[in-house]
Amino acid sequence: MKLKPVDISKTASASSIVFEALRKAIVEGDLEVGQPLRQDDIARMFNTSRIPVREAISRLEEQGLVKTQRYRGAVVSGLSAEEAAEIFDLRALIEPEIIRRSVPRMTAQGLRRARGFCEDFSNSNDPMAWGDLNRDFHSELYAASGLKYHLDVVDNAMDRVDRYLRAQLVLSDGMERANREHLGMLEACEKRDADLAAMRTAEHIRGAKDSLLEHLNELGA
Amino acid sequence: MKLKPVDISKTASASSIVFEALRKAIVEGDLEVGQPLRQDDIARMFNTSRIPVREAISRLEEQGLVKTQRYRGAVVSGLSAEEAAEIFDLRALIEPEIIRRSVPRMTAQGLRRARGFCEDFSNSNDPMAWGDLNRDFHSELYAASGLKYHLDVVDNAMDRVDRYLRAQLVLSDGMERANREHLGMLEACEKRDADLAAMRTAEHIRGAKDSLLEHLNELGA
DNA sequence: ATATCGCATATTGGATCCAATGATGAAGTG
DNA sequence: CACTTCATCATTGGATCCAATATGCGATAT
Repeated sequence: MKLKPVDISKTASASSIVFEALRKAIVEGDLEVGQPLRQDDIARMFNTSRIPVREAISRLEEQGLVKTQRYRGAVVSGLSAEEAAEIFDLRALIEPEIIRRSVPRMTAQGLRRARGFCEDFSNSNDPMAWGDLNRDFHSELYAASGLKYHLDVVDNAMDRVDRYLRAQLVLSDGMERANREHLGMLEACEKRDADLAAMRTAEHIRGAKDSLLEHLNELGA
Repeated sequence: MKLKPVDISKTASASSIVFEALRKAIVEGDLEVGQPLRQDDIARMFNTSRIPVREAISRLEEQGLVKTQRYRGAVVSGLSAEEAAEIFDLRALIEPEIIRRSVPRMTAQGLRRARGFCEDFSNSNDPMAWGDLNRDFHSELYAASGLKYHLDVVDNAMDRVDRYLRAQLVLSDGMERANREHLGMLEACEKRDADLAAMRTAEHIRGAKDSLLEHLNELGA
């Protein structure tokens, strides 16, 4: 007989399930910035005790997604415009380097997958899906680099600004522009021009940052 | 009456005390790579129950300092030479940018403090102190940038390679060379030449990486 | 009327207890 | 003698319970 091997030791514990669920809810903006996370409520929602919830919350804090004060609990942490801008700057520094190292190692399959995400992204009418497809596209282009630590750092950076990213995509020409720039990145990868891909990635991220800051200023003013 | 205000809500909880102690012990190499962390033992050492220990361990895992397997506990996680090299590459990408943005904002006091760390570093005969002074020096030069998120990322990267850094300093000409390069960085900052400071920082980090890999290959061969 | 104090309640941090799982080793079987 | 089996123990994951602290509201004094 032949069985598909599954590492059963990696089955999720209660605390990691709670962690992932909370992380997703925070990143995608389902939980408002500043909203307190009540351990009891969350424990009831997941039918567990507060212990796994507390472990999940301490992990979220380590990721910077919540802030806790002793005996006062945790709240979803937000970002000022300056902090968001700083994170975009870091992305604009790292991601071009990742893609540069990724291009020579990309396979035809990988490029096809990336093109698929890109097309899904441009065809989708569901604003909720845009954020995911955007990240899938970026991740696919970066994956071949094999730079695990860089990818971890970028993932956390994306998590932190994810809600701003989504906001930016629904703004005016956000979608259209993102799609155009994605095609440019993809084209450079397909031509195996690593430097061009890096440059376009940098411009893509800086462009998103500028457009975001502009709109935030409008709202603030 | 006049009292010095102290924010008592920030007094450390048991779990954060345990977390910091374990983090320091792992980073500085007091705990061997692969060594299991027994919750009971640690709890006894700190005179607490296992609950704070478990929260500390889950935070360490989120930082990548330990790996846990369900029902099998946590072990101190190590790095292959490739992984260490990747982290040095990331540092070589980020830290020059930090120092470039820091230089124009450095104060005379900050530069004096940096020079102090640099001198302490070169005068110290205690290999245990070198790692700390090295980090103090770097941190001081970066602090004026105000780039909090970048600094977080770099701090984690330094934590991950700290034991390699220490190993590299005690090697052959590690100390002498680090000291020479530190003086070069400092000089560039004092001249307010941000680009030069960035370039020297990049070279410093790449040099440390190369020297480290060379010695690791020697040992491995 | 307002400010302050004090008590009741909500919530978190930590301790203790129980259940589930992995490791170990001794006994049995071919 | 090797190999399996199974019972025991060590260790972790989670639940429940208790203590410490914050918060909110009402009584009281000025």
